[in-house]
Amino acid sequence: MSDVSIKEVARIADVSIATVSRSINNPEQVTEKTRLKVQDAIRQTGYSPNTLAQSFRRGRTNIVMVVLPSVGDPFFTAVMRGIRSAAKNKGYSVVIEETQFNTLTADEIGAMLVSNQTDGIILLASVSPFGTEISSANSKRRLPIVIGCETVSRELADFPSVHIDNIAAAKEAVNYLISQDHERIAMICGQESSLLTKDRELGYRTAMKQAKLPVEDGWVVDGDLTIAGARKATRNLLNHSNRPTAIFCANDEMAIGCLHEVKSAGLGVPDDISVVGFDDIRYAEVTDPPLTTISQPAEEIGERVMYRLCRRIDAGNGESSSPEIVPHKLVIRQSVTNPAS
Amino acid sequence: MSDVSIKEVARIADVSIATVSRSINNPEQVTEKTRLKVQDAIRQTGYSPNTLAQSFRRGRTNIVMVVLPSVGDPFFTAVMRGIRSAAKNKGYSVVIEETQFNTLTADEIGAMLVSNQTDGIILLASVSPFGTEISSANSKRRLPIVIGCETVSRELADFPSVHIDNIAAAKEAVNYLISQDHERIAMICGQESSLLTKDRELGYRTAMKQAKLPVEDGWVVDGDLTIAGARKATRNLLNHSNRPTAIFCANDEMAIGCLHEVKSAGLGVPDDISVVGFDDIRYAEVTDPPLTTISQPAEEIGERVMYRLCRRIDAGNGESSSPEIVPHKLVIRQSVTNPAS
DNA sequence: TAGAGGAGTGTAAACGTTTACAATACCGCG
DNA sequence: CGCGGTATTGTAAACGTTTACACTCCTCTA
Repeated sequence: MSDVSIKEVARIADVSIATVSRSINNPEQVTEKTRLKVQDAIRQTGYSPNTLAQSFRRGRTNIVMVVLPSVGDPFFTAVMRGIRSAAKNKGYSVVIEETQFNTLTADEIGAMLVSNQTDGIILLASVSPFGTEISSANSKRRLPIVIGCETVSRELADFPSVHIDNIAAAKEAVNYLISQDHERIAMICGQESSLLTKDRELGYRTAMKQAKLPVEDGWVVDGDLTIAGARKATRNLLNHSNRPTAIFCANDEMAIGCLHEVKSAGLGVPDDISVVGFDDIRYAEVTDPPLTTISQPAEEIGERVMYRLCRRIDAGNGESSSPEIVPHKLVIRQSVTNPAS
Repeated sequence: MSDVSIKEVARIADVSIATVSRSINNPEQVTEKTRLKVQDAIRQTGYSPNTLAQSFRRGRTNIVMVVLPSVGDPFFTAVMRGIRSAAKNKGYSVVIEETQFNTLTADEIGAMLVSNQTDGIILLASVSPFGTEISSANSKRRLPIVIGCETVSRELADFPSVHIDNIAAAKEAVNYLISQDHERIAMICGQESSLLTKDRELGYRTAMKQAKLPVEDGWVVDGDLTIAGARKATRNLLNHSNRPTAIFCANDEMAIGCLHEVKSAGLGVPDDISVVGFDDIRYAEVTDPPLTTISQPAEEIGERVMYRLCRRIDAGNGESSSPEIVPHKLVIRQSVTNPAS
C-alpha cells in the first residue's frame, strides 16, 4: 500500500513523475487525457502520497499545537471540539500540550517549537508575565501564534486573539447577584498568574464598587481553578466572621466544588448561600441546584481561533492582530435566590 | 533559528555533516574532542535538527493517533492523560480522532491511516462488527494498533489490548445492590454497538440470574452514554409499571443524568432510588449524593496502552497480543441505601 | 509559410537528514 | 620500521516529493 511511490505510478502511466505530481496537485496544468491515465495508474497501484516526504519538501507539517491549562476541564474540551472541527476542515492535525495550570515561560514555548515541529500554536493558557520575551523571540521567528480565551497582555498584543469580554461578563454576573439583593458577595478566583482570572476579579470589584458595596478582607480567595481548591476556599469563606450570602466563582469547575462544600457544611444552596459560576460547562445544568452561570460560546471560540491561525499561517504577517470579542450570556438557573427570603 | 542546517554546523566545526549527525545520534562513535567541537558549533549556531527531514529520512513520524468516542467524557480525558504522559516520555506526539459514538468501519480507519500518517493507533472506541476487514487489511499493512478500555472482539484478538474485566466489574456493582436488599434493579446501558457496554450488561444479567432475580421487560434501556440520553432513559424507568428501586448505569456520565432526573421527578437519591455508576470520573465524588461507582485505573490504562503500542512499533510483530487485564474497584459512596429503610 | 506564443511535458535539482562504504589515522606488535 | 587491525572520519547516495527551467508541439497570426 504505502510502499509504492510516485515513480511506480509514473512508470505505469508512462509519464514523468513531475506529471504525476502535477495531475494530483495542479490538475489544471495537465491534459484531460494524461490526467485520466494517471488516475488509472493511481488506482491500479493503490498509490497514496507519502505525507512525510510532502511535509519535508513543502516545509509544512500541517500540524498545529494547542497549549491549554487542563485537558480535563469541560470548558476547554468544548473549545477543543471547535478547534478540531475547524482543523479537520482545513486539513490540519492538532496536538495538545497541557500546562497543568503552570504559567508558561518563553523558553518553554521555544522548546515546544523546536521539538514538536508545528505550523502554528494556539495559546489557551496564560503565558508568563515576561511576555516580551515571547513576543520578541517570536517576531524574530515570526511563528504564527494566536491566543484564545485568555485575555491578552500588552506584551502579546501583536498576536491575534479571540475571547469574550471577561470584565464585562463578571460585572454582569455580580450585578445580577446585587439585583437579587445580595450585599455580602465573595469571589473564588484562579491563581494569580492567570490574566483571565484577573479580569474576572476586576469585573467583580468594579461591580461592587459601583454598587457601593464593601469587599471585606478574605472575601476574595484563590481556588486554583480546581474542584479541590474551590472546596478549601469555600470552607474559608464559610468560616469568615462576616459570612457572605453569595459566592461568585471564576469558573464552573470551582462552582461545582463550592456547591458541594456548602452542602457538606449543612447549608443549603441557594437558600443559605447563592452561587454563580462561569463558563456554562455541560454539567452546569445538572448540578444540584442547576447552576446560574456565564455562558461562553466555547466551540465558536475554538473555530474562530483556528481559522484565525490558518490565515496567519497562510498570510504570514498580513493577518490583522486585533482582538476579536465574542458575546457572552448570563444564564439564570436555580443557584441564586434572594437572601431575605 | 530553524533556518540553520547541519551543513552550517559542519562548516563551523570543520567536520563533515556525517560526523555532526553522528555526534548527535551516536555520540559513542566519535572522539571526545570532535564531539565537543560539534557541541560548540551547535551552540554557536543555535542549530536544532529539522524534524521534518528526520521523519522523512527515518520513515517515522513519531506521532500516534488515538481514536475515542468522545473527548468530552472525563473518563477518556483521564485515559488520555496517561497516554500523553507515556507518549511524552517516549518522544511521541498524540493526535486525537473523535468518533462521536459512531462505530468505526475498517474503511474509515484506513482513511485515517493514509491521511494522517502515524506510527500507530490506539483504539479506545468500538470498531465495526466487521472486525475482520480491519484485521485483514492490517495484517497486510502490519500497522501497529492497540486497543484500550474496549473489550476485544474475536476478530481483533490479534491486536494487544488493555482493559478491566467489564463483566466481573458490572457483576460486582449489581451484587452490591443485591447485598443491600435491592431486588428490582434496572440498567441504563450504552448503544448496541459498544462491546464494552454489552459486557457490562452481561455482567448485570449474570448477577441477576445468579441471585434468581427477574429482569423485567423495559428495565434495560439505552442511555446513549450521554447525560441527555440517560435522562430520557431514567424517565422511562420511573414510569415503569414495576418501578425499580435501583438503577445501574454503564458509565458515570449517564449516572449524573440519572441522578438529576430522579430528583427532578421529586424523588430522593438514595432514599427512593439507589444509583450506581461506572468509571469513577472526578465529578463522581461531588455529585449530590456522592456516587457509588466502579473505579477504573484510567491513567494507568492510558500509560500501559501507550507503552504497549511503543513496543509494537519497535518490535514489529514480535510484541505479544495477549489482553492485559487491569484491576477495578467498587467505591462505595452515598448513592445507595437499603430500600426498606 | 515563418514566427511568435502558449500549452503540455520532461529533466534534474533541491529540501536536510541518515548511513553504507571508502578512506584515513592511529595503535600495537613483531 | 612495517604491517594488520581498529577507531574515527569523510564521501556520496538515498529517501519521495515539488518545481524551476528547458524542451517539444501545436495553434494562431501576419
